[in-house]
Amino acid sequence: MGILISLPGNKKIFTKGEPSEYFYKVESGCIRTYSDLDGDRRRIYAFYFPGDHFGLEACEEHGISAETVTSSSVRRIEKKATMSRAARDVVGVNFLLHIATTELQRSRNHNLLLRKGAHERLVEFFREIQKRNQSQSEVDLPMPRSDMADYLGLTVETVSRALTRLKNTSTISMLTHRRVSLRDPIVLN
Amino acid sequence: MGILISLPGNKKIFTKGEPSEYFYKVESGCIRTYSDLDGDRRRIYAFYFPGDHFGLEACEEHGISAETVTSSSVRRIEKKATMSRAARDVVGVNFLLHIATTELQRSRNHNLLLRKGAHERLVEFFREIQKRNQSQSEVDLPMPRSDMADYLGLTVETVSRALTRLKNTSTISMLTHRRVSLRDPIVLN
DNA sequence: CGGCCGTTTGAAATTGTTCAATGTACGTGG
DNA sequence: CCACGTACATTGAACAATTTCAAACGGCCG
Repeated sequence: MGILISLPGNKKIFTKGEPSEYFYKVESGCIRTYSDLDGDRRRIYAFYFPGDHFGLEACEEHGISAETVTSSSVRRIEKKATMSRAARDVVGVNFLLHIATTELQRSRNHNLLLRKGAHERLVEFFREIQKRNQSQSEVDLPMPRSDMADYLGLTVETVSRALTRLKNTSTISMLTHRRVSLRDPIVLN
Repeated sequence: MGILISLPGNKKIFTKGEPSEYFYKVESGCIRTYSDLDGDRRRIYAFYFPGDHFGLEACEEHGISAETVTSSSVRRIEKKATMSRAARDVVGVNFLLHIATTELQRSRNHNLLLRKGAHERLVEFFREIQKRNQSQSEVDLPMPRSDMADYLGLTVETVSRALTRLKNTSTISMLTHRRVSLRDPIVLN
């Protein structure tokens, strides 16, 4: 179902305003959705990992933009075809509704995250990635600090400082800049 | 479609964890959705006004809670029936998907709002309510300051201070505690 | 080896929070 | 109809967190 597309890192998939003819499923790599706002730095809404769907909107145009973080492959799915299939079959309805409400749930969690302190945001972010990649205590971060900052609603500096503090309190340890190990269970100082 | 239910103010409609058999359409009044988290004050996800739908989730259980702000009437709609209707008709699919993605879009806007300064949050909040009640420059606020604070990710005190500052810069004027008039176009100091 | 991008660190400035107190509106009962 | 109580709203001062601006550090590629 749908064709497979391979992309290098930092490659646009769709942009705000484009017709939303398709939505996508991540097969490998990592995708981010975002908005560029008023000269400021961009805001990242979400990261997507293998198995996740993204880009589904009822509207004729995409309201946000999406691009790869690292080199990735995505399956491109026709919205129209999927919707008419849904009109014949409860399973199809469930499929669409499930994608939409999963997205909604994630967005709500993100909302909650945005009202916490910097340290808590970081830890929750790591936990989330850890969960979604069903990995063990080691978490691999495909994105640069600036992406984390734009997702977490912080500045790069604050992210960096929060990280070093989490290291010092040995809540986490950094194997490389892109790989952390979480202490289980996490206890904030 | 669905039965009409009249409710007094501050009345629970559904609670996190309850089976999500129904979703709702606001006929009159104002509804809020929220989560109570860890002893802290609650977080409000959204306010709903006449014409809005709320409470639709793919999951079997509600992930959040909803209650009236003021006395309201809501139409209760059976999720199951609506979904099987969708499985026969593209219009039905569109209906469901539209509700879900409208909600998603609102949640994304809320995300953006949460990353701005206190004054901007207030102004955007007023603008939003103004738009959704297709009213003129006067906006009526059905909810107390604490609800605004819980929605905006601020403390009541900050909301109050931001309000008086907006008054002093004559960006807004307060007719009563529950009614503001917006200067058009809004210019932040 | 040098340059560059991403990351970290420091100090001052800003913004929002906390705690504590005062003010104000509204409904109830006398 | 007024006095009072309660819940909601505003204000102030000290405090905490995050941002900003500036600079140094580090790894990686040509």
